[in-house]
Amino acid sequence: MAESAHRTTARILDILELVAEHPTGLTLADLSRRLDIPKSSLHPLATTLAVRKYLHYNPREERYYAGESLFVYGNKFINNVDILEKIRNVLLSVNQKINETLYFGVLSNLDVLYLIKMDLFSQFRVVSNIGNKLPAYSTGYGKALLSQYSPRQIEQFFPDGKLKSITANTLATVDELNAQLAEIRRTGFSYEKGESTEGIQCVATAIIVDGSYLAGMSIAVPEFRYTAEREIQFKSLLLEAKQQIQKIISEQRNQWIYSGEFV
Amino acid sequence: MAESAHRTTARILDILELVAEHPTGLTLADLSRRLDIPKSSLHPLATTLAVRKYLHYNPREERYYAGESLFVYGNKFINNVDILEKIRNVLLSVNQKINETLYFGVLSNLDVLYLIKMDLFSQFRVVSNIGNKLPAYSTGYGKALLSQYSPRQIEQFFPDGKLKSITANTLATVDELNAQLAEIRRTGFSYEKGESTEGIQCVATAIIVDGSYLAGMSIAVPEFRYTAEREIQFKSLLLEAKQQIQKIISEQRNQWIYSGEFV
DNA sequence: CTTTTGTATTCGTATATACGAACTATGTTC
DNA sequence: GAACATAGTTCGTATATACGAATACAAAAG
Repeated sequence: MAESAHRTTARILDILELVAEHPTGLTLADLSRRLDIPKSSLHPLATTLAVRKYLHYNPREERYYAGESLFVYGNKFINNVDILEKIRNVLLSVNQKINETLYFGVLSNLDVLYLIKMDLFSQFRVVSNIGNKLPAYSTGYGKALLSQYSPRQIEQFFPDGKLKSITANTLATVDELNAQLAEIRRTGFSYEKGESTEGIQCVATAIIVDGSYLAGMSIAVPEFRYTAEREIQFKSLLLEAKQQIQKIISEQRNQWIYSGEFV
Repeated sequence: MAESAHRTTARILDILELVAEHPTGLTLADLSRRLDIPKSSLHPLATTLAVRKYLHYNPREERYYAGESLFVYGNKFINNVDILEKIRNVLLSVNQKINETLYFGVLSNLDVLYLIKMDLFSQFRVVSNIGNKLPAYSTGYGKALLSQYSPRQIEQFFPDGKLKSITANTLATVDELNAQLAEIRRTGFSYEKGESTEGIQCVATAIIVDGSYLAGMSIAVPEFRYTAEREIQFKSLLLEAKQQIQKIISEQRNQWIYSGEFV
C-alpha cells in the first residue's frame, strides 16, 4: 500500500504541524524555507487555512500562528468517542480510592499517546499532557503494550539496538527492554522508575481484548509515596479496572477505533 | 480580501470536519455524496490523511474515522500558549475560594469558544466541553464580549432580528439582546439564566486590554446554589481575577493570538 | 446461481494548480 | 537618502491533479 502521497495534502498537514510546534509564529517566508515550498505555492494554501481558522495570521507582524480550528475539531474527536467516557468513569473510581495520577492511552507507532489523564483531586491540572506522545519504551504502559511483540520484532523496531534516553533512568538498549518485556508477558504488569519523568514511578498494564493489545493504563506516583504495600494495592486496583475496561471495549468492540498495533 | 479559497485545501478541511462530526464513521462514498466531490478525487486525499493519522481507515468495514493527529496537534496548540497557563492559575485561585465551575474563552465570529473549563473539585470532569462553541448571545461571557459592539452593529450581525433558541430561556430577539448589552456596558457584568444550559446561572465579565475586548470569563452555578449574597461574592472575585488576567495579557500582549474581534 | 447494489480502485485526458520571475511595500543599514 | 533586506503579492505558463468512465470485488437480494 506504500502510497505515493498526495502532495498538496501532505503540504497542508506539514504547514499545520509546523505551525503547531512553533508558538511564536512563522512568516510565510519561514514556512517556505522550512518546508522547501515556493512562497507563491504556499500563499493560497495559507490564506485558505487562515480563513478556516486553522491558522491565525497577524498582519502587523506578518506571522502565522496555530489557529483555533485544530483545537476545536481535535476536541470533538476526543469527546465523541463515548467509550472513552465510560473508561473515564472507571479511572475515576480508581482515582478516588488512591488519589494518585492515572493515565490511559494507546500506541501510536512506537510512541504512546495519552488520551486520558486523571490528576490527584487535591491539586488541579494546570499543565496537561493529554495529546502528548512519548517513546513507548520509556513509559509504564508503553512497555506493557510493547510486550505483545516478540523479541525479534522489537529488535526490528530499533535496528541499531539503542534506545534514545529521555531521563537518566530510561532503558538504554533493546536487550534491557526485551528482558523487561519477558517479565511483563509473564506477570501482566509493567513498571517504570523515572524513565520518562524524573522522580515518578509507575505500575501499568495493557488492555487486551480477544488477544489484541488495544490500550494501556498506569498509576503514576512520586517516588517518596511509592511503597511496597501500596504497590500491592495499585496492582489489585489496576487488575480490577483492567477487567472492567476490557469488558466495556469488548461490548462495543466496533467503537474502538484504534488498531492498537504498530502500523 | 474575500479570497477565492484554494479548492483542494478547502476540501481537505471539509473532510476533516465532516469526519470529526461523525463518530460512527463515513465511507469514501459517504464523503463523496456529502461533500459533492467525486470519489476518484477524494481517494488520494483520504489515503494521505489516513497515512498521516488525521483519519483512521477501518478496512474491514470500509469506513473512515477521525484520527488521532487532529487531537495531538490541537492539544499542542492549547498547551503551547503559555499565557493560558498563567490564566489557569488565576482561575484556580478563584475556584478554590468558591468551588464552582469557571469558564474562560474567546469570541469566534459570533460564537464563544471555550478554552478553559475548571470544574468543582468535588466532582471530576467526565464530559468536557473544552473546544465547544455556542452562540455568543446565549452565554454569560458571550454577551459580555458582544457588548463591545454598538446596537447598530449587533443588528447587522443578526439581519432578521431573531436569535436561534438553545433553551427555553435563550433571548429571542436582537432588541432584548441590545437591552442587556446596554446594561452590561454600564456595569461591566453580564448575567445568564439558563440560556445555554437549563438550570445553570452565570455571572460573567469581559477581559479588556487597551480598549480591546480579548476574552471573557464566567462563574457557572446551578440555580439552587445561586443566591443574591453569593452573587456579590462572585462579582468581587470576577473583578479581581479580571484585573489580574488583564495585567497578564497586557504584559505579553503580543502572545495573545486572538483578535477578539468579529472578523 | 444471477442480479443488484454497495464498496474501493485504476486510468487517460481535461483542467485546476504550482512555480519562477517580476513586483510592491516596509523597514533597516550605511 | 541610497542601497539592501525583509516581507507579501501577482501573473502566465508548465505541470501536477482532478474527474468520468470503466473496473474489480463483496455482500445482499431475487
